[in-house]
This record gives sequence, C-alpha cells and structure tokens, in this order.
Amino acid sequence: MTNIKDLAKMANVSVSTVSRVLNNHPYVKEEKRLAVLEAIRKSNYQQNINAVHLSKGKTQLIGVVLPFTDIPYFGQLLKGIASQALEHNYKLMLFQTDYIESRELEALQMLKQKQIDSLIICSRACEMAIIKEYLPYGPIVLCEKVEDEELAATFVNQYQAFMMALEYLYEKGHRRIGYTIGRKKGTNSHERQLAYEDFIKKYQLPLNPDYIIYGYYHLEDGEQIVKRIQEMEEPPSAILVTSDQVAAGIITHCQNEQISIPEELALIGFDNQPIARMLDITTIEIPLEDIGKDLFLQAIHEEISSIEIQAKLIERGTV
Amino acid sequence: MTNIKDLAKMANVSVSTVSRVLNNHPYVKEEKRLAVLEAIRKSNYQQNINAVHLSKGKTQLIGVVLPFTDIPYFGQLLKGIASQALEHNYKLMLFQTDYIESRELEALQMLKQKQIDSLIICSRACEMAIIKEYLPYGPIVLCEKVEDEELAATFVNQYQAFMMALEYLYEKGHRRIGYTIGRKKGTNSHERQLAYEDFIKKYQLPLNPDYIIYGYYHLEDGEQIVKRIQEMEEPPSAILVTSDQVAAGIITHCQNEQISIPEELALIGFDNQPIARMLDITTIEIPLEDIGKDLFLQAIHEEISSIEIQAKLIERGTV
DNA sequence: TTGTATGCGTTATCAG
DNA sequence: CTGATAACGCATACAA
Repeated sequence: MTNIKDLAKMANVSVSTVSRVLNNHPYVKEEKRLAVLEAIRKSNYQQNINAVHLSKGKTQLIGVVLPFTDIPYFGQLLKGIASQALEHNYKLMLFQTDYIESRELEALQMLKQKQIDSLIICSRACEMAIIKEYLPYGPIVLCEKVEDEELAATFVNQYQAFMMALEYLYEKGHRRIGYTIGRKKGTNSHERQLAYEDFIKKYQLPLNPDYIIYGYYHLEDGEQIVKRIQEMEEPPSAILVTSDQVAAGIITHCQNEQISIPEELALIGFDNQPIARMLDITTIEIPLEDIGKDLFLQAIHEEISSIEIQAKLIERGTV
Repeated sequence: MTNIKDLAKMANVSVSTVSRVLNNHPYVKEEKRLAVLEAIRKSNYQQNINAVHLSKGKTQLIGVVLPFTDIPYFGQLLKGIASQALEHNYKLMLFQTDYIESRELEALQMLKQKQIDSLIICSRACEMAIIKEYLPYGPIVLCEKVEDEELAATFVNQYQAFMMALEYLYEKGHRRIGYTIGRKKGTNSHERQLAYEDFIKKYQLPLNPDYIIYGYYHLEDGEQIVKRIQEMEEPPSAILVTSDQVAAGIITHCQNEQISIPEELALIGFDNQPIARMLDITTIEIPLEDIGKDLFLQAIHEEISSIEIQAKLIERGTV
C-alpha cells in the first residue's frame, strides 16, 4: 500500500503538500498539485482512513441505537437517518439492542472511545442518568421528550397525540376504551399513560387495568390481543393500538373471527404506515422518516435543540 | 484524555506493559498488572480505538450493503447478521443503497480504505466485475449464487425454489401462471426467470410476457398488481409472488375487490414471513435470519465458502 | 518478565 | 506557497 510519504517522493514534494492536495487546501502551486495528482493516479493510492481518524480525532461515523431492525417503525426511522447520513457524507454504525442494556452501553462506550462522533438513540432501556454520563464524549440525540437542556431530541408529543385519539373515540360515542403498547417502560409509553389517565379522569370513566395491553410489537401479535380482549368480561368497544402493524394484525384476526370492525371493535392505529392506508385503518400519522432526518441533523450539529413533532389524526374506516 | 503513556507513568511501568495488561497478554507480573489496573481505574482511562485500528490495520467493523432498510426481507437478514456481529464482538457499518451504484461503490471503497474488515452485500446493482476488483482488500460475501471461487456466498437455490412452486401450482391444475418480482436485474431474478422459462417449456405452456410483473416490493403494491392482472385479457389463474409482503397486499386488495382466493386467483408467497402465517398464505420458506448469520460468519472467516440453502414449500390456504 | 524504539498513515503547527 | 517535524495513541519486534 502506498502512502503519502511515497506520493511525496514520487511527486518530489513534501508530505505536507501531498496532504494539502488531498484535502483541497488552498496555497498549492498548480504545478505541484498536478504532480501529486499524477502520482496518486499512477500509484493507485488509497488513503488509510483510520490514520485520518486518529489524527483528526473524528470518524465521520454516527452510531444508531435501536432495539429491532425488523420492525417497520424503526426501519422507517433508520431510512430517514440513512438518507441524511448519505447527504452529509457520514457513515452509520448500527447497534441493534433488543432492549438489552449492556448493548446500549456498548454504543455509549463507542462514543467514549471516539469510534463514533455522536450517537442517536431511537429507543432505550437504560436509565437517562447513565446516558448523561456520556455526554462529555459527544452529542447524544434521543427520540423522546426530554427535559434536560444538554440532550438533543426530536420527538412526537405523545401526550397530545394520545389525547387527540382518545377524544376522537369519545366523540364517536366510545366509553370503554383500551390501548395496546409495545412496552410499559419508556418515556413515550409513560406520556401515553398520562394522557390515558387524564382522559379517564376528565370523563370520569372507570379505569380498567385490563384495558392496558402491553408487550406487543408485531403484526402477528394481533391474534393474542384479540384473544385477550375476547376473554374480558366487559371488553373495550375501542382500542388505541400504538403500531399500525399490530393494528393490522388485529384487523386480520378479527376478520377470521367474524368480529366486525368498527361495529364490535373500533380501533386507531399509530404511524400511518402503508399498511394502514391499505387496510383503511384510522390512524395517528407520525412522520418517521422526517423524524429520522432531524435526528441525524441534530447529531452532527453543535447546538443542542429539541424538536417537537405534532402528530395528525387520519380518519379512515376503523372507527 | 489519558493515554497509555500516562498510565505507564502512574503505574511506574513501561507502555508495553500497560499494553500487555490491556490486551491480556501473559508474562506480566501480577503486581505490575494490579498497578496498571489501579491506574486505569483512577484515571478513568479510555482506549482510543482509532489508534488501535491504525496500529493493527483492522477495525472489527463489517460493512453491510442493502438497498432498503424498511423492507422486512432485509430487516430480517440484518437481524441475523447483527446477532452474530454481537456474538463475535464486531460492529456493523450500514450502507443503505437504494440500488444506487455509487453507494455500493462507496461501501467497496471503505473496504479499500480499511475502514471495514469485510463487506456483506445483501443485494447489489453493480456489476460483479467491479466487486471482484475489490477482493484484494478484504473478504466480500454475497447473498446470491456465484460461480466465482474467490467470492464467498450464502444463497437460496432460487431455481429449485421457483421450480418447486411452479410444479406445485401445475399439480393443482393451474396452467396460466405468472409471477411478480422486485426487479428484473439481479442474479436471483435471473435464476427465477430461468426456472420459469424451463417450466413453461417443459409443459409446453404459452409464454405470456405480461405474466412477468416486476417493480414491486411493498405491501401497498398489491393494489397495482391486482389492477394489472384485472386488465389482462387472459389473466393468470395463479401467481408466484416473490415476497410475502406483496402477497399480503394482493390478498388484501382482492378482498376489497371481492376477488376470491384461491378460487379466482391462487398465489404463493416467498419468505414465510409472519404475515404469511397470519393471512394463511401458501409460501416458500426462506430462513432469512439464518442466512444472515451465515453471511456474517463467512465475512469474518478466512476460508471462502459457498453455502446453498434449500427453500421449503409451506402449504396453506392460498392455492 | 520488562522496557526501548519504531512503525502505523495522517494532519497540524510553525518556521521559512 | 512549502517543508520539517511533532503529534495522534497504540502495538510489537527486539533487546535485555
């Protein structure tokens, strides 16, 4: 492998000049520049990027932490992130965590080790306090509401989104309303729960703990959910499903079971994924790809900002 | 940031000894080891991984090239790859290409620049010849049938899989059989086409070019496909759909259009994704996660191997 | 078992 | 505009 030293020799200049040419610095006589370029051409020179990284202390690499890669929600987020990474000449380092804390720590560690310049955490299992410990080592961007001034974030106002959906169902006459959610933990889940509780209180509805159904992420989970609902003494007349995928699963299973939607069970999905349009699912639109883009931009910019995204209700046929 | 030099001073040893402790080398007196460990503890030392990379000429990073991140097919492949990466202490660098050649080249470039140790190409747009040029710089693993001895690959025998599906449809009495596919280009597509042509020839069926429908990847594409079929003078009685996602889309749209499956249109999906089980889709099972694992293992092993995966027909209700 | 010296390939500083 | 030379932080051959 030829290096800049070799190039310098070939072009009869110093390594500094070679470096200048390589980095498009001004103040290089055209003549020497051409000589260097010629040497590069002839030698099939290839920059060793690790040396650049070491020397500069930067890697042009952004870490992306997400629990699952095979869930469309994260796939779309990733798509947005990747599109901007490409545009800004950054590369992505992927950390698929399965919500296992140690894996999230590994990603944070990479930040500390300077293998990545900043870290985007799409969803996390570990404590916020731990994350904050790593702030000195580089920007960290989250995809959830965060009160801390030191942390950048792009997030959906989940409280408002949830409340909007609940109010809509109430307007439509529903009084027994439940919701399904991926996991109980997490800021987003918490925000939603708050909205739910406030809603319940506002209209003085009974709080039935069975109506909060969690642990489901996938299309195929719809079956389980429907089963659980069917087993209830007083099943909900409507449910908020925090993923269109799961909503689609529920609908499909209901068809098999001859449960008519929305008559017997109304539902509102989340995200407005293609499948929602397809199955005519009333849903809360969340611009995941755009959020991904914002997340990336925040990861490479110095200023710490907090971007709140408003969700939108899309009325279709499941309510 | 403290470095090994500082540690050496603190522990009253040489940098080599520090390095040895860091890398668990033998031949270090317990006493000195403890001194170093203590220094590490006290100093909040953090190894600069870029320096390690430069020094070693390796990065413990594997590149993954794939066109889309929001298609379950690739999500599952990625899941398998990621699981093994984790197990073997490698990190992943993601290249989302949208089948744009220049992006694939970028990934290959990274290999040349030694930013990644090897490259897994899940699907490609560029010529094989180009890929082969980069072979000197590190292992390249493909996810398609490849005759070249220098290239590692894990792939599904698409010809056999396709033929199996076609024969099954023939047995069931179908004579007008079409298929939908993501793109016309690509080894996998080619293999499938070969199988299709051989099948047509074998049973002396008419070759209707309209029956080969390409350009569709997503669930929501089902609508388009059904429309195209409906517009045909002599529509196929059965189609092979090379993605369960698309198959699901077709089924959903057929329900809206009151087209009964399998009576009016039979179909066989591909991959055996959760959605296939859900919608009771007859499909060709492809163990994507396992393939992903194999791809990764090939990427880190020296020996070049070629692993052929057999697909399996799963009989359900759409034929 | 330990330390010295050198190399890894670049960038950056500073003097000219 | 150009070139020496010192970082960057670590690994390792070699000597002891």
